[in-house]
Amino acid sequence: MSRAYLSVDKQMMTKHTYSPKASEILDVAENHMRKGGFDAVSFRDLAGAVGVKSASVHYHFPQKTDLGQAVVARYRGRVLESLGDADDVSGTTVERLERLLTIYRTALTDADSVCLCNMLGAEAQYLPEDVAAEVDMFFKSVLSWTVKALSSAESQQNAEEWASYLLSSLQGAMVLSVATNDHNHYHNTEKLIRQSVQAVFR
Amino acid sequence: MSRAYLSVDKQMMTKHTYSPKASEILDVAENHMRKGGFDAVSFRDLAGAVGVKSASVHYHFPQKTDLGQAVVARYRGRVLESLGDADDVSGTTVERLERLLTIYRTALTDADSVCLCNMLGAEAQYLPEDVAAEVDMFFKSVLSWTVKALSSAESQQNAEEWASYLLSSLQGAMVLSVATNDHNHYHNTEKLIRQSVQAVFR
DNA sequence: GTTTATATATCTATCGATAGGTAGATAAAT
DNA sequence: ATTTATCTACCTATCGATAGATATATAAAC
Repeated sequence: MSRAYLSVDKQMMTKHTYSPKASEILDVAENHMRKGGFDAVSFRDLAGAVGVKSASVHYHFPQKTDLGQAVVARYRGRVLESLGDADDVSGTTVERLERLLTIYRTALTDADSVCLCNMLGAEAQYLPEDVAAEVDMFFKSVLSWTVKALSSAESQQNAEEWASYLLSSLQGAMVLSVATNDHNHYHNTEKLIRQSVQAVFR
Repeated sequence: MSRAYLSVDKQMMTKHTYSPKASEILDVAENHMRKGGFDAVSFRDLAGAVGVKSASVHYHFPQKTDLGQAVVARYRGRVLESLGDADDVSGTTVERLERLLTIYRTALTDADSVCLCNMLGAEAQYLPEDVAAEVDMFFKSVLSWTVKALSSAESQQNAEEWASYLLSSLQGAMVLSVATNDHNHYHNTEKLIRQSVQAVFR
C-alpha cells in the first residue's frame, strides 16, 4: 500500500494537536472540501459522518472559518512534511523532483479529486480571509520548496520561473484529470515535466 | 480595449438564442460561478443583479441544472468561436498558439478569476450530471483544437501529449495567480510555454 | 477520602437566514 | 386571445450558529 501524502492518512498524522474526534472531523471535511469546495461541507454532514450532532462539531471548531483554517493548515503541514528539506538532498534535480510528483500523483489517485488548495485557491475571493491566507501560504511554501529543489549549482536557469511553471502544470493536470475523468492527463503531464526539467536542469 | 474571450462580453455574443434578459442572467451567473463554483450562484442573487424576482429567473431557467448547462455551453461556444479553425492557419505553431494564450490571458485579466471550466471541473463529481458533461465537452473540444494547432507536418512530436500538457499548465497557472493574487504566475507560464513549444515544435 | 471545581465532550432544541422551487395572478406584446 | 415575461406569496429543506442541559473525567481543596 502506498503512503498517502496529500490525501488523508491517519497513520502519518502522529503529532496532531487535535483530539481524535476533531481529527476525524478534519479528515471528512478535507476530503469533502477537495471535491466540492468550502461551501460544500456542512456542520450537519460532518456531524453525521463522524457520529455526533452538529453542535458538537461547533464545539471543536466554533466557526466555519476555524474549520477551514484548520483543514488547510493541517494539509499544508502534511505536504511540507512529506516534501522534507529541499536542501539536504543528494541526487539529481529530477530525482529531487520525484518527491513532489509522487505527492501529487498519490493525492489524485487516492481520492480522485484535485489538490485541496487548488479547489480552494480557485475560489479564493469567495473564501473567508483567514482561510484564503492559509491557501496562499500553501502555494508560497510549496513554491519555495520547489525553487530550492531546482536550484542546482550548475544550472543558470531561473528556478523561480520554472517552479511556478511546474506547479501550475501539476495543478492544472489534476483538474483536467478530474474534469474529464481521465487520469492520463496527469500522468502525461508528469512525463513531460520530467523531460522538460531534464532538458533544462541537470 | 481588449476583446474579452473567455470573459463575458456582450458585444461578441451576437448569435445568442437567449433573450436579452436571459443573456444578462447568464452573464452574471457565469462571472459568479467562475469565482465561487456552481453552488455560489443563487436564484435570488441573480434576480437581484438583473433587477427581477427569483421566480422570474426560474421562468428563463426552470431548474438550476438548466442554468448551469446553459452557462457552460455558451462559454464553450464562445471560446471555440474565438479559437476559430485550427487547420486553416498559416504561420508557425507558436503563432497559432498565441490565440489560445490570448484567450486565457484575457480571461484571467478581465475577471481576475480562473477559467469557468477549471472551477467547475474541479468540482465535477459534485455537479449535476448534465453540467459535468458540458464541462467535460469543453476540455475535450479545446484539447482537440490544441492538438490540431500543434500538428504541423514537420514535427514528429506527440501533439496529444503536448496539448494536454499545455492546457494543464495554463489552467493551473490561473489557479496559482488567483490563489496568490499574483498574475505573474500566469504570465511566466505563458513565457515558458512559448519556449517549450518553440523548442519542441517548429 | 471526600468534596468541590473545572474542563471535556456531547446532547436537545431552536434561531434567523437563505436555498431551490412552485402556484397563481398580472400586465404587456403579438 | 395567446404568448411572453414578470410579479406576489409561499413552500420545504438546509444552512451556520447559539442557548442551555448533561454526563464524565480530571484536579484541587478540605
